[in-house]
Amino acid sequence: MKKNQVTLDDIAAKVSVSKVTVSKALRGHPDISVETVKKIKKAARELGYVPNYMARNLSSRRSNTIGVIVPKIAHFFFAAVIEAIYDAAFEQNYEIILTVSQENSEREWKHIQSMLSMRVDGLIVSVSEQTTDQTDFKRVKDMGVPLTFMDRVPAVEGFNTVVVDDEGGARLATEHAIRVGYRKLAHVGGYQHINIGAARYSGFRQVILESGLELRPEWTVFGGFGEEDGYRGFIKLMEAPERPEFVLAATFPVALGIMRAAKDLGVRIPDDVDLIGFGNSLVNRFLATPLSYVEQPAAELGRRAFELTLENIRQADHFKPQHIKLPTRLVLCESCRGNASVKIPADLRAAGTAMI
Amino acid sequence: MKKNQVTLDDIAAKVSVSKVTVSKALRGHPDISVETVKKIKKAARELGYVPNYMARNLSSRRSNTIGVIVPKIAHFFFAAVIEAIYDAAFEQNYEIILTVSQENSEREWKHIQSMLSMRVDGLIVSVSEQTTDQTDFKRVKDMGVPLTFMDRVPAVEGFNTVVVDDEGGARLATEHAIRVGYRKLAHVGGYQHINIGAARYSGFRQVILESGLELRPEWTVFGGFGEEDGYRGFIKLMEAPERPEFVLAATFPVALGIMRAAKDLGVRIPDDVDLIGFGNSLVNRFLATPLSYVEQPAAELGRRAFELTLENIRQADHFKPQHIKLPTRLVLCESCRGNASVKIPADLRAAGTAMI
DNA sequence: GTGAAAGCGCTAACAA
DNA sequence: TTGTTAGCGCTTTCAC
Repeated sequence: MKKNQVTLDDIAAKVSVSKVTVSKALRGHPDISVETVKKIKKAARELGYVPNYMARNLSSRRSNTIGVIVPKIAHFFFAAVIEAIYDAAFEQNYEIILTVSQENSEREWKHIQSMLSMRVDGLIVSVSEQTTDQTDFKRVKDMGVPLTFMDRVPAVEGFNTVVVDDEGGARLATEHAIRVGYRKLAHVGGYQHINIGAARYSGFRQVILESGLELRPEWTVFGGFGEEDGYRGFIKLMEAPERPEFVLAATFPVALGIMRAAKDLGVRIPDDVDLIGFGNSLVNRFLATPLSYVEQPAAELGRRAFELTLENIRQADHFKPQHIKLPTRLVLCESCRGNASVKIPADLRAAGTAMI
Repeated sequence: MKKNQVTLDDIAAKVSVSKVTVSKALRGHPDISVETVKKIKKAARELGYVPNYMARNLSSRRSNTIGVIVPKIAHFFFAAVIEAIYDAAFEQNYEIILTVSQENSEREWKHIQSMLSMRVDGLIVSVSEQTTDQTDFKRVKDMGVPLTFMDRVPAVEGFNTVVVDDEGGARLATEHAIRVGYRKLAHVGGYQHINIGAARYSGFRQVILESGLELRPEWTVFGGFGEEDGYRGFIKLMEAPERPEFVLAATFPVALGIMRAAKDLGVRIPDDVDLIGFGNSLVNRFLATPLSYVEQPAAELGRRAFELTLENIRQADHFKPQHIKLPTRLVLCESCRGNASVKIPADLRAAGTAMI
């Protein structure tokens, strides 16, 4: 049973001052004398006072809270991003309201509305696979709530964005494959209506064309970002009349799916086909065949998204949308050739951003 | 810049009814006629009305929100638990406020206070490694806020608990080792002041003693629940005058640490030493040596914790603390012997609770 | 079926 | 340095 709460009035009565004095004292307002502050804080402690943020926020019209929505939590990449956001928020004394769309755009919008109703001061959004409609986000803009898209950004103007240089990353991987001597390159890509899917394919495509190689349609298959998509994609790839020598996978889960499919089909990686993916997990080095990958700076992504949103909140009126693109690099492991001297760099072995 | 919000009054003015009528209509109160409801909803949509939960909650004294605190997010077990909590909450139209202690008890208490200040209707807590003081939780009880401990529970009476049968799980694994023929059994255990650490060790210990085997101190090392702890623990184990034949690891990360240490020391698993751990990850089957493990029903843990908390909230006055213990089972993979006919069961291969 | 009055617990602006 | 007055936007009673 909810006990009746201790309020400012209770403290005020006990110390024989006014409610306002108590309010100011408790918030460290410079108005109040050191002595009264001490008395008030003592009384508050004795009474077991717990401030009521609902009341505080209602009256101050600020919540000190930032809303976050991601497609998934149980995925090392997002978990790492989220943890970084929480850390950054904690340092700044901000609260985070985290919601999960489960890759469902309806659920996404419902959660965003909830967070708006909670009067979050700002919003960090990584859109679901399904999200194609942007009118929802314009509504957020109309309410004057700062919004930052992170990693997965839709095609809308006028919002902050923090992304990884996916195109550049895909280029790095593809260029490496060509440098090592491959000519038959394939891509198991993600959804093309989402920036990360499109950018990764685009980088792949550019390098192929620049190198005068063929961009064979049967060697580029598209789907989602999950393990199943990788599994299906690879099987489709292997049905092509001629087998590719190298595959660029859209995500780490997709790469795992490819590994599973390869095993089921009796295709050896990297002996028969080389593989490079996007993103890392701390377990990578424990895999039967550690995956070569384009490194995604998950923790930095989360931190920068938070900081940018906060900046936007603080500057409010005169703030122009900013766009941050984080550089990537290629980390070569056993799933691809040409990795003889590289292996897993020592500083990545202990990388704390990914998840076990 | 935050635009001035649309309020109930604005809608009321537009439809020429009172604020109260609008409030009721929007909440589906049966008082209002179907026709007025329709008009009001239309007006609300047109004006872009977004309810203000701060105000709503302040006046209704309920927040429809449950607070959750976990030690970590970027860890497949907690990520899976959290995702299940979110799903359960979504179905019941509840919001979740998630916070992360980062295994720090100060941070834990700060977050709990925040959530109390936000006037969450209930709390789900998985304590940090550091947490030893329980007076904090008694304060929560004094406020009359229902609290459920989940997985990691401290030694306090009077709260709901939802845990996995850790002792039973450890027994299963240890009994298996003995059945297979081992006599020299070791344990790399977690903190003994935390229930999961103590219960897992206890199950191990019981079986050893019941079987008339020796419980050798140099074969039981204790530390935290992370990969590093496993690494250090195994090295310590290998320094013993006689090597054990079998190791029970306290967690999945600990088991990974053991694998890494074994590799560094040139000890082969399972040829030289057998290994069984606690908890699973979807990547397990991709590991060089898939880990045998005691299965932890992470998703069910999260769901049950939510449901129990909700029940407690709804019953309020006449609710007695409940204790739920979820059964475990042993899943045998390549990291231990006696797994010939078992392998990874088909239904676990596609298990959706763990994380890639 | 509808509405007027009162108040949730707090903060902001201004007086004293 | 302290206190008074007025809300914040909503729900709750209770009267009409």
